[in-house]
Amino acid sequence: MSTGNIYETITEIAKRRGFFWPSFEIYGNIAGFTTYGDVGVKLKRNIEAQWRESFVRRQGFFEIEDPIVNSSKVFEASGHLANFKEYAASCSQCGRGFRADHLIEEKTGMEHVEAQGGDAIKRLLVENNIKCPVCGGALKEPTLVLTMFQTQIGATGTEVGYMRPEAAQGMFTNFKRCYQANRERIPFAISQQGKVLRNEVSPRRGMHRLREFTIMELELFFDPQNPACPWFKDVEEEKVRLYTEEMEEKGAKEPLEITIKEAVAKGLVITEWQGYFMGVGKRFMQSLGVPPERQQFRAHLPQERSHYSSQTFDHEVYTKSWGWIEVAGHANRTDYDLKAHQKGSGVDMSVLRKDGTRFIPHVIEPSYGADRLMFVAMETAYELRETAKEKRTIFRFPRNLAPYQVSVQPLVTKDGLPEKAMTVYDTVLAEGYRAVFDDGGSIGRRYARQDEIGTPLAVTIDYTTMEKGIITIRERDSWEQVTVHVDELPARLHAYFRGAEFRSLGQLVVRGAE
RNA sequence: GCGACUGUAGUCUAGUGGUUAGGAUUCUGGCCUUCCAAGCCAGUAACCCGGGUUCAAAUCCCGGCGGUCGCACCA
Repeated sequence: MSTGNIYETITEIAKRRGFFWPSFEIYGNIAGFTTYGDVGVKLKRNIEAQWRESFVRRQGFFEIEDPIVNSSKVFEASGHLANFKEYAASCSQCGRGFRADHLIEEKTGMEHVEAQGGDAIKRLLVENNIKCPVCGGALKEPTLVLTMFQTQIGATGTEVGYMRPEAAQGMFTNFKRCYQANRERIPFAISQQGKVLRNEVSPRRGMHRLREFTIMELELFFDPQNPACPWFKDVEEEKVRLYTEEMEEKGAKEPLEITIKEAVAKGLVITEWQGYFMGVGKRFMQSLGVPPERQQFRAHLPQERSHYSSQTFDHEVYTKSWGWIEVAGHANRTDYDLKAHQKGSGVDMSVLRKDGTRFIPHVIEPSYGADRLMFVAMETAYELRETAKEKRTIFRFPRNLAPYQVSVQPLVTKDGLPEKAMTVYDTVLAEGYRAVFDDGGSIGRRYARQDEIGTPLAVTIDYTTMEKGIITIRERDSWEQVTVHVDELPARLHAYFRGAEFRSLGQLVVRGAE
C-alpha cells in the first residue's frame, strides 16, 4: 500500500483492481491516453447512464451518434480551424518555447493578439523586435500548433479530416433532421455521448487532462423570444455556489450561495435554460456522490470564453487530489454555431414561428467530461477504514453506480457450499444484477476484495443455507449483516437498489453474542 | 514545451559497477477454515526503451518515453 497521497493511492488501486491504467503500457506509455479495465468500464458506463437519466430521459430529449472523424468543412465553418491554433515561438539560442502571442502582449500591452491570426503574429514579433525572454536570443519563426488531430480520409489522401474536439458540432450539423424528427417543435435538445480528441500540448494528472476522452454534451435549442424552460420549477429552489463574472474580476474568495431562481431573476445567469441545466447538473453530481458543498459554478471572464460563447459557467468539484477542478462547462452558445453552419453550407438553419417570422435558434450547452467524473466518483467514494488489525480500502459508491452490485460466495469451499453458492449466483444474474462469484481465499479476504471494488452487497452461503435456505447479506458501508431466506433474495435486492434501508432487508446478525 | 526529481514482479519496495536481483503484499494451487485480507506449504512473476563507457551496467553517461512537482498552456 502506498504511503503517498490519495491520488497515488487511487491510481495504484485502479491499476491493481482494474479500474484504469495508462494505455500502450507494453510499448511505453504515451501521455494523455487511458485504458479502462473491467470495473472501470462498468463504473464509467454507470456514470454515463446516470447522466442520460438526469439530462435526457426525463425530458424526452434526443440522442445522436455522429462520427469522430469529421469533414474539414465542419471545423472551417464552426471556427475551430481558426481558433484551435496556437502560435509557439522557440528560441534559436536556448531552445525554450513560448506562446508567441503572449510575448507580444507582454511587450506591447496589446490584448487578444491570438485572435489576429498567424500572419499578424509573425509580423508583430518582427516589428516589436521581440527576443527570448530568458536568454535574449533571437526567436525562430513561430510555428503553428494545431490542437485538433488531423487525418486523411480515403486512400488518395486528398480529403483532409479532423478528429472532433467536441461532440457538439454533430448536434448542429444534424440539427435540421432532428428538428424534423421532433415534428418541428422547439424548444428541444439533442445530446451525444462519445469520444473526442484534443492534441493537448502537455497532458497531466492522469484522468484530469486526456488527449482522448468521453464527453457528454447536450445542445438545447430555443427561441430567444420565448426563453422559458418548462421544467424550471423542478430545480429553481436548488441552491448553488456561484462566482459571477464580476466576482471573478474582483478576485472574490467566497462564492455567492443563491437559488437557481434568484440567479436567473437577478440576471446573473442569463437564461432559464442555463439555470435549469445548472440545477440538473448539481443534482447529477450529487447522484455520483459529490455533496453540494464540494460543488461550485464559476463564470468565465470574456477573454477566457470560447469563440462561440456569450456566457459560460464552469461546474467545478473539489477534489483532495487537485483542489477545485472543472468537470463541466455550461455555455450559452447563442446562435453562433447554427449561423456558422448556415453560412458554411448554404443550408437554411432557421425555423418558423407561429406568427410566420423565422429565426435561428439559440443554444444552451451543458458539457460534462465522463473521465474526470469517474475519478471524482472514485475519490469521493474512497475511504480508508482502520480496524484493529489493518487498514482497509472501501469505495462507497452510490448503490447503482458501483461496478458490481452483488457478490456471491460460499462461506467455506467444501460440503457442497460452492455448488449451492453457484445456484444463488445464477439467480442473482437472472434477476439482471451485475454480480461476481468469489470462492478464493478466506471469507474475510473476499469481503475485503469486494470493498476494494466497491460492491455494495455480499451474499454468503453457509451451512444454514444448506439446512434451512437462509443466506447472509453483508453490506459494504456498515459491515452489518442480515439473514434472509434465499427465495426472498430477489425481492430484497430489488428493494435495496431502489433505496431501502439495509437493516430492513432481513434479520440483523449479531456476531459474538451467539 | 521548460526546469527539478524520478522509473526494479500485479502492487509497494531493497539493492548503486561483478548479487542465484532480496523482502512485503497480491494472485494461483493445496491443507485448514461456520463470517471480515487468520495460519501453514508450494508456485507464477521484475531491473522502461535505445545508444555509449567498461573485461563487466539494474547500477555510471547521453537520448527517448513515462510519472510527480513547479512554470507555461488548457481553444
